[in-house]
Amino acid sequence: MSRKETILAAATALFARNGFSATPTSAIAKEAGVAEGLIFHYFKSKVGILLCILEDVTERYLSGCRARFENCRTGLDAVKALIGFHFEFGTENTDALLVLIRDVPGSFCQNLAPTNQNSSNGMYKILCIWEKCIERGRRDGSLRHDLPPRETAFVIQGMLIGISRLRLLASLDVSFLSTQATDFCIRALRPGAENEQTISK
Amino acid sequence: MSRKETILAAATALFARNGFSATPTSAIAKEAGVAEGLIFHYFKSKVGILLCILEDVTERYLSGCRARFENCRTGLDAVKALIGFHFEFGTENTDALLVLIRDVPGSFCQNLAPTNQNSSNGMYKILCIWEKCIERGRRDGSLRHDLPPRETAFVIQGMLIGISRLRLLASLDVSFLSTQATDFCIRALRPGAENEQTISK
Amino acid sequence: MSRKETILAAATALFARNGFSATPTSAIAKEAGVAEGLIFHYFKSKVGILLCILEDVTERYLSGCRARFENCRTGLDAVKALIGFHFEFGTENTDALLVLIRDVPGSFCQNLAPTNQNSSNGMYKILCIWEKCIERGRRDGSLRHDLPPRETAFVIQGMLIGISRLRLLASLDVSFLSTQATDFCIRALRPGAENEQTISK
Amino acid sequence: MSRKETILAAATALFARNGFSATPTSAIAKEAGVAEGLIFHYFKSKVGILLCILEDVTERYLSGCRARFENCRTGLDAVKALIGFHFEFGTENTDALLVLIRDVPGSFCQNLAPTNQNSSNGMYKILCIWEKCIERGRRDGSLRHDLPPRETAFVIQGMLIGISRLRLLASLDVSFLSTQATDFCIRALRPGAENEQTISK
DNA sequence: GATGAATGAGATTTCATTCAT
DNA sequence: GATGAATGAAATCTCATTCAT
Repeated sequence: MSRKETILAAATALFARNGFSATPTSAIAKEAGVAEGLIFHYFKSKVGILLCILEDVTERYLSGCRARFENCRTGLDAVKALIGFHFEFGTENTDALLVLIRDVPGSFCQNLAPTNQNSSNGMYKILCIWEKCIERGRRDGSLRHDLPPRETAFVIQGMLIGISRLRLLASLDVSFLSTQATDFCIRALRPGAENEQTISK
Repeated sequence: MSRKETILAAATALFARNGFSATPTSAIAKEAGVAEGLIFHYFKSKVGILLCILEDVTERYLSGCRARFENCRTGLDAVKALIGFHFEFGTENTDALLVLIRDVPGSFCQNLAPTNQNSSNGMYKILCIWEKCIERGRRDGSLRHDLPPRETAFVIQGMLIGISRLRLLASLDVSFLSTQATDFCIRALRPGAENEQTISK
Repeated sequence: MSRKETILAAATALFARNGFSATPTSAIAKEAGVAEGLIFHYFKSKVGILLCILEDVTERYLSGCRARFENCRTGLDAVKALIGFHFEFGTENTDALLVLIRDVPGSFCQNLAPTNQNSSNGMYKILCIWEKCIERGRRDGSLRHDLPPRETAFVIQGMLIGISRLRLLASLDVSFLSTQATDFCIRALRPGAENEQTISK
Repeated sequence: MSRKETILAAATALFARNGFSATPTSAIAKEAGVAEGLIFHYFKSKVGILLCILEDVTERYLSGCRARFENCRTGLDAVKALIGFHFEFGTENTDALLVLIRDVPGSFCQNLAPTNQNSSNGMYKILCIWEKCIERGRRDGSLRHDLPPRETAFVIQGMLIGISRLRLLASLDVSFLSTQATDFCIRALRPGAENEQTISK
């Protein structure tokens, strides 16, 4: 692992645990076992590190999602695959994912108008994949035809993010949680008695 | 509104927008229109403010949840009521809720061992209410009997938290979102063909 | 005890323990069980309290010294009486004496040019009494005739101050210490073989 | 002189003059001609500076005392040597010695329980050397055999400390003072008519 | 590339003092 | 007399960043 990667790993761990703003570069340097100056040699600034982490994780998460999405035949299959991928990815990238959840858009919405675009776009792009999922499922009949794509995508992505966030508090078994979340969604999304929802109000 | 409340309101708004660590007390003082020193007169320290916000919002959220939970006859009704309450509460307390989601346990897990208990316990207690909800629904037959209470509670709470978190990015219509989330959950939780879940794998 | 006296007592105790600069008025108010504002009602400022303590203790110490000095027939008697009085006084006024030792001239030399005079004059006046003691003893033959008044006074006063100061660290029995100090001085000051001092170098 | 030493020198001078608590770090930085931040780069905190000064001066004073003590043949010689060393040391380290006298145990007794040990132990160790001095002199007959080691050590050390402290007020000639103090002690400690002390009461 | 001393702006906190009640 | 809210200046300390080596 190169020095740059060491720094990145240290920063990811610390950002995930304490948040971006609450993590001093000195702590990163110490954790990585390098001089503080070296951080600024590789990444121009502190936000530079965050951006690097976010770009990397977003890129990998996104391409993973896209790959699963495209390899599925039905919308339902895609839903299963994407949820599965989320937890799978989260198992190996807990910290990076946490940074994504924690500090986007926190550190970006206000502070960093220009970079804002890039990063929160990551979240937005994922949302779009979910939207396409719902749409496809509605078309191919594997999902209920009365699901509003935008809002449903929102609910599912919210659920995944929220669960990952919650895992900071109570550490439940990931694989069982993954199964539960998948079943939960499938039952909610699969076609059934179409007059069901009228009950909800 | 007393000075103390003014400060609290200003802090809540700023913490929600920028995060706890990224909000200087000077900004709070300015926003509240008071001298910076007054903040420390009322709240001993900066975390003192956060703690006060968290205690307050947790207390109100929890008592709201409990009230709904107890006034419902079936587990299903309770689920509907609690989700409804979440979005209702979130409409009037967007900022406070966001602070709760954002900075617990972030600022607490490490830094504040003693206070840690109180604050993250808030989250834990909410989880417990959800757990009781599921258990009740299983008993009274209004919810599927194969739902693992703990994990299901986790999934639902995660969903609610995640959705509120996401609303920072894309501001969708809350009431429609609330309906969608409720329907989503009801479909997922209501008794149906009990062999459904076998499909998921 | 009036409120004013209560404040004075609290301040004396805290100044003695922590020093003037390191004692906040809030601590004094708390210790005295009064509102902070009351301190400024009675004493115009924080230094006002110190001045009040110093004037009081200096005045009582000085008048005590003068009384003993004048009631003695020989210089030697005066030395005994003054040392005895120092420890006697210090037993009942440990804190006040400590403040005198600790914060004069510390808080005065630089900060308080105008008040400077009064306070350090207290110390100076005590020194003068000792000087007169030596002079008298030289004249009446009860003390060695080769003692330089100024320096000897300095040595004795330094000794008394230093011992009181040291008592903060190791708390030895005061009465025994008093006896020892008195004997020590008497042996040093009493006429003896006048060629003694040549040995010292 | 390194930057660190420059800071240390500046701090020593200012602490000696104004006391620890009354000296802001900004003043130290200004006096040393460095950025205020550098102080905290080298010494973790303000007390860090004080501790560093105290350790240094205690260490040098102690080792000086020990060296003299061991190179003397009789207890009397040791007394002479130690007093001489005190004034000699005080001439070259006036400020550091003043800090030692002034702010130990002032800043330590309460505030710094853990470090307390180290620093006030310095004083204690010096006291022990004096104790050994007396004991040796009693054994070898160069000092009175009726001197209680502990209390006598206390009186002498108190004297030396007090004189150094007093020198802040009236600046007398050091070498003459040193001679006077030495003679004073010698006369008080040397064997003489052993019934002398009965006179004191 | 790599270090860590050095900076200076700014963050949190303290505190003497004032003032309305 | 008595309170304690309120202030604002200043104190301690943090931290991203630069730069000489």
